[in-house]
Amino acid sequence: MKHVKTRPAGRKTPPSGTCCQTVHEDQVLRVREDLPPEEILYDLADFFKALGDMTRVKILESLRRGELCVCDLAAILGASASAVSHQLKILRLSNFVKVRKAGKSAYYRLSDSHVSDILERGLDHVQEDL
Amino acid sequence: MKHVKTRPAGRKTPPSGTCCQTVHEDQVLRVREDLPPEEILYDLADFFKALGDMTRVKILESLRRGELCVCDLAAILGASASAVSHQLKILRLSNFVKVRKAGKSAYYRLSDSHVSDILERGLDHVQEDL
DNA sequence: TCCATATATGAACATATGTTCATATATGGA
DNA sequence: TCCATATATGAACATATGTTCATATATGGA
Repeated sequence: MKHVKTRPAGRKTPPSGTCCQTVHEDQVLRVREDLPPEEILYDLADFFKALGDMTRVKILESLRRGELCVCDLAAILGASASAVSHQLKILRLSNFVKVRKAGKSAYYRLSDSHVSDILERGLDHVQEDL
Repeated sequence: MKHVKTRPAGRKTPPSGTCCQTVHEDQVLRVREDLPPEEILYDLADFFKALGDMTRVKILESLRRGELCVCDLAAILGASASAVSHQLKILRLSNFVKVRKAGKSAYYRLSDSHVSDILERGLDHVQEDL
């Protein structure tokens, strides 16, 4: 995951005839005006995308319980230190986590309580439907 | 996006020597016990993944402002009705939106206020860092 | 200075994902 | 019954993404 302003997949050809005819013009215009600016929406999608991976979710949920070094995380996830390190880099660049280096180890922690809140909220949502 | 319990990308070979030696056993065990069950974490990642795409974010943000048909959405996004329909299917299967069919049109709306809340929360987070 | 260990990172590659295009399906009207 | 329009959906394909492997870098100890 490059995680630096990605472009969508799909083909390269530009969107052809966009759509149909029965468009409710008033509503379309209203929503178009009311929608947050393109860039904000881009950041929003990127924000959620960073949370949308099993490994990263596990890392974040682990860090909610306290500071941990790469080794610990690898052990907890049952993953290679390399895989964890790659994902930590993404989380670092997205400002989800911070590092503290001590000796040969690197201790990671959540950046702020905001992240923890969103995870909590997501967990509630996911669990309530069951 | 298949969005039905996906498996990670990566190679097929099983994870080799997982990690290092300086593991803080106590913490690792504690976190391991405290972590939500695997399946819940899977759902959580999937939940965020569904929100992690520009087109879907635009659709959801549009629907926060009221019910809209596929045509309207295509017009608002400047995308093809087909692309929108494909993404709406994903959102439907993930229970983010509901449909109401009337005549030849299909009117979509957010499933519940929960979704709207999460989007709001995400927006706050994304905007505050600027 | 030489080693071992903890992390970080680039390349390769198997998969996952999103859009376009071609069709199928459904509905209302003539 | 025949058509046009709105959606839905499968296949193809260009990209994006995550893991493994091979190395590079940093640090502490002998």
